[in-house]
Amino acid sequence: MSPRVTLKTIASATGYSITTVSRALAGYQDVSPSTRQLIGDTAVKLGYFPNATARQLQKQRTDLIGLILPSFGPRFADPYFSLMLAGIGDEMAAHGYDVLISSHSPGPDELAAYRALVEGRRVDGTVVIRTRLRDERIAYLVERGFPFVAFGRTDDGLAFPYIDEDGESGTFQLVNHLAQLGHERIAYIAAPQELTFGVNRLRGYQRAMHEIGLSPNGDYVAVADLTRTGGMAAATRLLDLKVPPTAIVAANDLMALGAVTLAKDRKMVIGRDLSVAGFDDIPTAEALGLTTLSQPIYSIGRKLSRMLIALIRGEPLDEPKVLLQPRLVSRPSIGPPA
Amino acid sequence: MSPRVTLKTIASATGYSITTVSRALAGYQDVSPSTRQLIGDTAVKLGYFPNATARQLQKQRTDLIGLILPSFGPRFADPYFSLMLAGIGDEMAAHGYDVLISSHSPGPDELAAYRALVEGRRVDGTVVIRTRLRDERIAYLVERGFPFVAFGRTDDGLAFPYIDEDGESGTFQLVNHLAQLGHERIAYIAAPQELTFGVNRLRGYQRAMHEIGLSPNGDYVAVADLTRTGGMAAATRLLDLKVPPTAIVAANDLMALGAVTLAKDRKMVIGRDLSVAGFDDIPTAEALGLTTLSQPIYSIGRKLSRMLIALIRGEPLDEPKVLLQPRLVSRPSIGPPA
DNA sequence: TTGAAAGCGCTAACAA
DNA sequence: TTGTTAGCGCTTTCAA
Repeated sequence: MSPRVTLKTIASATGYSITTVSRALAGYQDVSPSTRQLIGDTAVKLGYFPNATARQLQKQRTDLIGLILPSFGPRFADPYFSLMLAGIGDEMAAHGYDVLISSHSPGPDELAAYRALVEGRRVDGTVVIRTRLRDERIAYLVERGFPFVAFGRTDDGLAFPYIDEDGESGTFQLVNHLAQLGHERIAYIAAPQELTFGVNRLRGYQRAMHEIGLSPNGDYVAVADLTRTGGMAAATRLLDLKVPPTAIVAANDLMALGAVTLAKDRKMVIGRDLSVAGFDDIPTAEALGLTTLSQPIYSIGRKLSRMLIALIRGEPLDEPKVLLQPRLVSRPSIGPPA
Repeated sequence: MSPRVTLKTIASATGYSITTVSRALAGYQDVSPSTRQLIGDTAVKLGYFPNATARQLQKQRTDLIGLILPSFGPRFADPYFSLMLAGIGDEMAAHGYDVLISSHSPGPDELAAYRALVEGRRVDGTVVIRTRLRDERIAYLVERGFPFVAFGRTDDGLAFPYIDEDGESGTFQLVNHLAQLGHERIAYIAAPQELTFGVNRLRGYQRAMHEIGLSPNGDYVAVADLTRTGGMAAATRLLDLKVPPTAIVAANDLMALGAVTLAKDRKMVIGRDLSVAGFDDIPTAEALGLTTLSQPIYSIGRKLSRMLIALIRGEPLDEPKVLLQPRLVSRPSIGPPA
């Protein structure tokens, strides 16, 4: 890299002090037009760019917001995260913020990553996604009074700004829809139960089964890890039951797709021999004709960003707690039982 | 936020100077054990965390690498980017780096984003993905001598470290494979021709058609924008030809999936009425049984990161230019012509 | 073993 | 209109 051009460089080139140069470049009015002109020209000629770090140190803000994502693996790329990231990235960019991504596997390491971000003042605010019932990340952020928004609620009584979708009511609706098609043996592939949405969606299933009066068969609930592979394993167990289900609802699309793959491997025709539905409406769901509960992840990312920016600026939020209703999107993956 | 705990806080709490506190915490050996103990304990008790910005300013490095991504839209999330990001994020995290994401639409805005990152010393290095034949981003980075690696080559004679896949040879192979299955009317959905890989892959198609002796029908090449929607539009045009193709090869999986969707809409059976193949091997390709050329995007992301870290550290690269051979993965989406 | 002083590059309060 | 001084929080000579 060529030698750095700093304010000092311009100062000695023009004969003015560093302060004047700084003010001229910042467009302050208390600099004479001719000086401003000269300094501006020199800055351009020398290719001056302000050092972001120095400015951050002085201004006490980084124009960066943090996002801690789970470590992925070679074949794993949940469109859920990509869409969320796309929404956040686009909206933040529109407001002059960049996004700092830190990969960490859940666990103590993850909380440490939050601490480093917050205490080290590496970012101005952060977005927490996939909240847990008892979420130590949120407990920490609340306690520290650090600006953040979450996608999802918690179950520990903490007050904080969030957007969430009503997974219970959505799933309730979906299961009812299947029942109306004639299904009685409806199984469910649940998300890990430490995740808030995992519990909510499962509750929707259970409540629906109960209200419909279908026998609450414990065997019909399998918990899996939100991946396609996990969905395949869960579906295997469900379809191997002596009395297999005629419909499988999964807590997210990826697991539903796993069930679809497995059923196809077994030469079943989806929507006829087995009905399958998911949750999220990732792009592949449409491509594969998967019935699902649609939530506008991209827009949620944008809205979360707008909320966070307001928080950072110290503005009040007009709606600090948002609960969205997912929309049932019916596609060929479901039909009446055979 | 509670009042910041800095070195100064600890200094006055313990009675030592800021310098000594700094050295004790950094684990220097020229601090007496008892002092180090006291300072360490106090730091823990007070919840001290070093201010990242201040450290950056002093050390002249940010432990951050930059990634400028195209602005996405609501329904757009190319798994290609997610996988790349996952690979980069994971490998960088393993080496103590975080990733700064900046969203920008291609154009002057994008180059300005690079400038801001580089000249403002916001990051220690950067990764350029989806190179173009004449790539002003790369020209700029080379000229500035800023540490970077690229996924893809350029056509302007510049020397820089990269990883690329041999899209020409891969596509050549694939088209030959289709010809061996008996196809003669093979169409191609090309990527934008300012992208290096777009040109390479198209060349593979053209060379294969030529060597096989199949008539080089200009109508059989459609250019689209790498999205599923773009693929659908291109496929529409191709299938509406008086003499429609029996096979369609697309420059990426997303466009191939678009062709699949369209063909299904027209009640064609993929692999029988129409053969379709893509490039990339994104997760959905497997789920949908799409024949494709597989490139290990996640691992490439990791390897790119290792190269970049070496560059940042000033270590020599043992292999600055890597060309990978994509692997043909045959799945049910292709078959002999009807 | 410890501390004073300087400096990373910038902004801002205050003087002149 | 311009410059001096101080300081953001840290690291690093250099001297004691």
